[in-house]
Amino acid sequence: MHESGPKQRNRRKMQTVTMTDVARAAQVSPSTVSLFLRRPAEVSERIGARVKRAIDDLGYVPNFVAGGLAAAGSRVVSILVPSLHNSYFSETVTRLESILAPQGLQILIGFTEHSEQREERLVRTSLSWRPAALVITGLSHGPAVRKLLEKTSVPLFQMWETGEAPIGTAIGFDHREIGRASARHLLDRGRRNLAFLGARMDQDTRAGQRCAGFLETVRTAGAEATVLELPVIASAEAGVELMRKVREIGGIDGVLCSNDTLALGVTFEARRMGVRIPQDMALMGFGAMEYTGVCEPPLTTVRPSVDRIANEIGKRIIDRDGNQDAPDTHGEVIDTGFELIVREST
Amino acid sequence: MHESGPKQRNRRKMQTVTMTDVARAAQVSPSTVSLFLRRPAEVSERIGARVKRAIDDLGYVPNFVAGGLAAAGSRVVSILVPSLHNSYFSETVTRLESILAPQGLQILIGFTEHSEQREERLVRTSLSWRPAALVITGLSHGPAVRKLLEKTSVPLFQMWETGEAPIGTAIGFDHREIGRASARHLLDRGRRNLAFLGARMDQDTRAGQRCAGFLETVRTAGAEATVLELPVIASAEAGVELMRKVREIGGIDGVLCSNDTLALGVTFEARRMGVRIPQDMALMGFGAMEYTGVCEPPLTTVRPSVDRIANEIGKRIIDRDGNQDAPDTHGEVIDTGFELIVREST
DNA sequence: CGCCCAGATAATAGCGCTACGAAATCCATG
DNA sequence: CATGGATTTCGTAGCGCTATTATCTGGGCG
Repeated sequence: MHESGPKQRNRRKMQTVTMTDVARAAQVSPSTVSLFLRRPAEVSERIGARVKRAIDDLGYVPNFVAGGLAAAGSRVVSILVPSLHNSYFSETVTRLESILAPQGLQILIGFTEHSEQREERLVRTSLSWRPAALVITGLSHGPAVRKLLEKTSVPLFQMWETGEAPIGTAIGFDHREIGRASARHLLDRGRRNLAFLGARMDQDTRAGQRCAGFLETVRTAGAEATVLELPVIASAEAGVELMRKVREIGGIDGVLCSNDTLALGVTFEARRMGVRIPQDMALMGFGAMEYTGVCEPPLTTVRPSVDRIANEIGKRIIDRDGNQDAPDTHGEVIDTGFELIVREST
Repeated sequence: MHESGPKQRNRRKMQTVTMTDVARAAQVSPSTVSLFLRRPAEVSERIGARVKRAIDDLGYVPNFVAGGLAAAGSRVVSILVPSLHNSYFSETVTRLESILAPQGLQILIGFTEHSEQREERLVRTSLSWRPAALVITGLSHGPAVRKLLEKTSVPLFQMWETGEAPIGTAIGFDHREIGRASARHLLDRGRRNLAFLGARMDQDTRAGQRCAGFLETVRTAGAEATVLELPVIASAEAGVELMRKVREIGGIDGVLCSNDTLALGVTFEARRMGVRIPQDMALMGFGAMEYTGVCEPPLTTVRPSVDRIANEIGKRIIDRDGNQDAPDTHGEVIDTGFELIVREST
C-alpha cells in the first residue's frame, strides 16, 4: 500500500479560518469581528470595512456551532411533519421557511411517518440542537414525547389541529368541523347515501377526525354513511381502487375523500366506469391542491389555512427570537379556520 | 407593573440538565457519561445502568451544539433543493432522510427557488453549521457559490444532473438525453409536428436541457418543433393554459411537457376540447408522478432515478461519516440513468 | 504472592465563539 | 485645555461537550 505521508490521521484539523484569523488580518480584536458580524451598526465604518475585507480575503465562514454554544441557543427551527407526500405539508414547510429564512433561521426537518417511535427519536434529536423553536404536527403524542415536550424550555408550536390543553401553542383548525361542514354540503345537495373514503386513518388521526365529524352529521340527519378505507398511503391509485369499491356497494350518491389525491383518483375511475360527477355521484376532497381547480370536473374541496398557520407560527417565533421577554403563548389555541370551496363536482 | 423578582434578565440560564449533572447523579465522571452516550459497549454494565437511570431520572437531553463544537463537526446534513413543489424533490429529500436518520444524521433544508442570491445565502449558512455533508441541486452555480463550494472541506454532492467537472461528487442523470429519448419516442410514433411545453425554463435549467435535447433530435429528424412556455411555476393550471396555446397553433400531434403536472393539466383541457390523446395528439411528461399511472389516459413519462440518487448519496455520506479516511469522490460523476415509461398517452 | 497487562474510569485541555464589563477613544462643553 | 459622557474597542471567562491521555482496577500467571 502506498499509503504513507506524515501520520496526520487524527484531528482532521483542516486549515479552517477562524474568527481569530480574521481579527489578526484586520488588526482588531476577535470581539470586534464578532460584533461586526452580529451588529454591524455598532462598529465604526472604518473598522467595519477592514473587517469585511479580511473576511472576504480569507474566505471566512462563521461557525454557528461554536456561536450557538456560546450564545446558548442555535438559530435553527426544527419542524416535524408526518411526511412530504401531502402537498399541504410541503407547503407549510415552504411557507415557514420563507418567513424564517430572512431572519437567519434555518430549518431542521424530520418526518414522523405517523410513527410514535420515530416521533420520539426526532423530538429528542431536535431538542438536542437547542432550537429557537420546535414546530410539530398534531396535538396527540405518545407519553415519552409528551414528557419531553412538557419539560423543555424550547418554544413549542403544535400545528394543523385545534383541541384542548395543548402542550405548547396550538395553531390549526378543527378537523371534525370540516367533516361536519362537508357532510352538510353533501346533504344540502340532496345526497342521502354517502361514503367517506380514507387511507390509513388509524395513523392519520386528523383524517380520522374529519371522518368522525362527517359520520356524526350524516347520521344525525338520518342519512346513510359508509366508510371505505385502504391500508396504504393516500394516492390517486388508492382513489381508483376505492372508487371500485364504491361501485361494488352501489347506490352511493355522495362521497367525501380524506384527501384531494384520493378524490383525483376517484374522478379518473368514475369517468372510466361512466359514473357522472356530480349527476350520479357528488365528490368532495380535502386540501385544495392545485389541480382541483382545473381537473374534470373541478373538485369541491376544503382549503386548510396553511398560509395562516405558517404566518402565525412564523410571527411568534420571530417575536420570541432575540426577545425572550416576549409573551409565552403556551397553552393558547389559535383557530385559523378553513374554507369550503364549492366547484362542479358537487 | 408587577414585573419584579431577582433581576435575572440576562443569560437565560434555565435549569437545563447538563452532562455534569448526570455524572453527579450517577456518581461517575462526566467522561464516563459521554462515553456511555457515544459508545455504550465500552462502559461496564453496572456503571452503564447507573448512568442510564440518572439520564432518565433527570430527563437529560444531550446538547449537540456543544458536542458538535468539541467534535469539530455536526451530525447534520444540509440539503438544498429548488423547492418542494415538484414531488420528485420532496421524494429525494424524503428518501435521503430515511437513509440518514438511522445514522443519527439530521436534515437541514433550504429552498433556493432557482435564485442565485438565495442559493448563496443558503450555502453560506449551511456551511456555517459544519455539516457532515452538503447536498445541493444542480451543477451550475453563481461565482460566489462556486468559490464557497470549492474552498470548503465539507463533502459536497451535486445531484440531479450530470456534466463535466463537478465541484463535488455529481450524482444524477443526463437531462439532454431525456429530451432526446422523448423526441425519439414521439417520432417513432409517427408524430412530426411536435411541441415542448415548459414553465420558467430560464430558471429551471434542467428543464431547459431536456428542451434542448428534444429540439435537437426533432430537428435533426427533419420534423417540426415548437416551444411554448409560461413564466409561472409549473402546475396543472399552467398545463391547461399551454394546451389552449397548442390548440391555437393547431396541427400539433405530439407534445412533451417539462413536467407531469403540466401534462396532467393538458389531459384535462384536451378532454374538454375534444382533442383525443393519443389519437389526435400524443402526450408525454416527466417525473413519473404517482397519478400518471391512473389518469385518463395513463401518461407516458420518464422516471428520474430518484431512489438511486438518494441511495448513492446516502451511502457515500455514511461511508465518510466517522471514517474520514474514506475515499474522497469529489470530481466523480455518477450517472444513475432514467427510465422511459410508455403508457397509453402515446 | 507480587507483577503486568488489559479493560474500565477519570482528569485535562480545549473546540470557536459570544456576553459582559472594562478600557480606550472621541468630541462637545465649560 | 481639562472634563465628563457617549461611543467604540478590547479582554476575560466561560458555553457543554469530546478526544486524548493518564490513572485505576482486577485478574492471570510466573
